[in-house]
Amino acid sequence: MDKGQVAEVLVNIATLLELKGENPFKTRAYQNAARTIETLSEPLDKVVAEARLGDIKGIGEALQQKITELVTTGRLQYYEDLKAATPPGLVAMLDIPGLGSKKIKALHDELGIDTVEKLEQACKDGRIAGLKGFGEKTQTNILEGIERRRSYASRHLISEALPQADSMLEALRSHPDVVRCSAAGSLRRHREVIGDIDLLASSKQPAEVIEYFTSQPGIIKVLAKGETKASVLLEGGIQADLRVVSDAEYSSALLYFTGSKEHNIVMRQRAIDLGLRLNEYGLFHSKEETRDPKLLAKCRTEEEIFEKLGLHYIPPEMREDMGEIALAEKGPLPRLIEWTDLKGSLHNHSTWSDGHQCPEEIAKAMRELGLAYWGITDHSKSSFQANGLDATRVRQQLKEIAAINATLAKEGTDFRLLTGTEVDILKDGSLDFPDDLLAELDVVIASIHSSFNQTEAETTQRLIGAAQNPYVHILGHLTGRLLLDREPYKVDQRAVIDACAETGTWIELNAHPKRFDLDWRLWPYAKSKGVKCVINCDAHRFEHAGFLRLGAGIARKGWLTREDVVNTLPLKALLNELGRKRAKAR
DNA sequence: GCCGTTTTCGGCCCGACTGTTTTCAGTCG
Repeated sequence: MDKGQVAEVLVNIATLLELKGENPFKTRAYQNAARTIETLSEPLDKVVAEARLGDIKGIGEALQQKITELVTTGRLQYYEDLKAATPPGLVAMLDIPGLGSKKIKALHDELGIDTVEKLEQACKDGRIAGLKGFGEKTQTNILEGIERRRSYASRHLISEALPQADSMLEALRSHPDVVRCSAAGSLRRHREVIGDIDLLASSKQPAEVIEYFTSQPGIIKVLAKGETKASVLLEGGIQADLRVVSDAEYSSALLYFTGSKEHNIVMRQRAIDLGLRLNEYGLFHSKEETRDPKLLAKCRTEEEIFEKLGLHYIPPEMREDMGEIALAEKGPLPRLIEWTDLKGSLHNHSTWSDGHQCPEEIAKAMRELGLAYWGITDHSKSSFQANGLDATRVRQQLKEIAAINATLAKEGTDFRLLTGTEVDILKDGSLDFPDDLLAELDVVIASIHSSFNQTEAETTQRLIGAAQNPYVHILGHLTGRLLLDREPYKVDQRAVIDACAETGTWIELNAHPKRFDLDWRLWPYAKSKGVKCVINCDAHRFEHAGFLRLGAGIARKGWLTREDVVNTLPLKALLNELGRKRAKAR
């Protein structure tokens, strides 16, 4: 078993233990271990073989044994026994809002309920309300929760949530009692997929702000409403939570609600280690020192809180407990890429294959956006479903683009279209076009669009082979995943990254919000190997140029700077870089 | 289940809201 699989088993064990009513700290120990294993920088089997698991913080005697069993035999008896003892329906019930392990256990013990279907029936029969600790309201809420889950997905793409959050924030900003407001949570951290929208506001009149918020248009249902916080369900099924604090508390609340949970735990622990206490209301002297905890200092901004904790500022996108706190202790963090650093996208489509506008229209629109260049890289012939081009049509397209560029030059603009292709990596690992054709193009992206069911070794070798071709500049959407839609195909991403490092091949950060592929979690590794990133829109229509902004957000999560991303270069420097790999091959 | 300058037991981040019960447990983030 690899890291990901071991981590998954550990997380599942934590869930099963929770349902069993185990000590919550025990379940957390499994969750922590899962995270640690997943983000391990070296191969897990190597660590196991060299008996170094025990050196890892958070992995003691019991977890060493279990992980070793998983890695060496591919299964774990303890896990199998737990699974056998727990009806799978109980795990599914955890997804219903308001139901946690304790209530689910009570439902199971008292009424023998072990599926969502039985739970729904019991609610309709009115059998839930009589249970100890339950009531009419709980019964109704459970029923509504089940129905709501049926009609709405519980996870949402960031591209869906951002516009909704922006309009809510705009409304809040216009309210006279709101001093400051911001998105927080996973949205502010720019996670690729979010559960809900977290908003924070400061005000002297929290109740009025809450009242105003819950009466906004576009709200289907007010789920909860108190003095300082409220939850609403928006049209489209995204939940939005607003928290209102005093302005003095705003920066600590923003820090706290931006999270992640794991990042916050480390931050709080850091405060404790310094004899302080950090919560959403501020940074205080420790409880132990004074009976009445006193504010250490008024921190008007997040920067000041980081400073008081001996840390340099950590941008929200990095707050994932991936080592950023240790980095911020040593010195200022690198200046992360800004979307305005980007000069164009190298991977895009036109009406020649499955895009919606022709190269001439695209050139006009992208020039008006203020970009410096735009790659036209239509599909190759094997992607027949996308109207892929054969060699003859590619050469026709070359002429068309040359003519467009000639006109642009005559008009005195520096904007240029770049010629190119998104060439298919075929099932046997060969490319869909011969080298001599690829050599005529400015930009060559190689991507997999077929045979997703090959073994990990086969797919990995396919991608490594493409990277070794001297005419391939970029590997496109490395894992083929479609977020919330299609799982990635099996591939050893680190092995492919290593091959890109050796061959001087760039890797795409596909900025389509369903892709964001290569995943942000892998970019620090790629960067450490010296592999360059290209943030590409994979645009099929004008509006997709906006993906540059989303892609930059993901690149920031991957700790990338302007220097790590090739399409921050001006045109001349970019063309120079594009020639580098080919020159080396000659 | 992990950890240890509080070191083999007793902690482990912590506060708001809901629904229940009537002072608090459970859930959530």
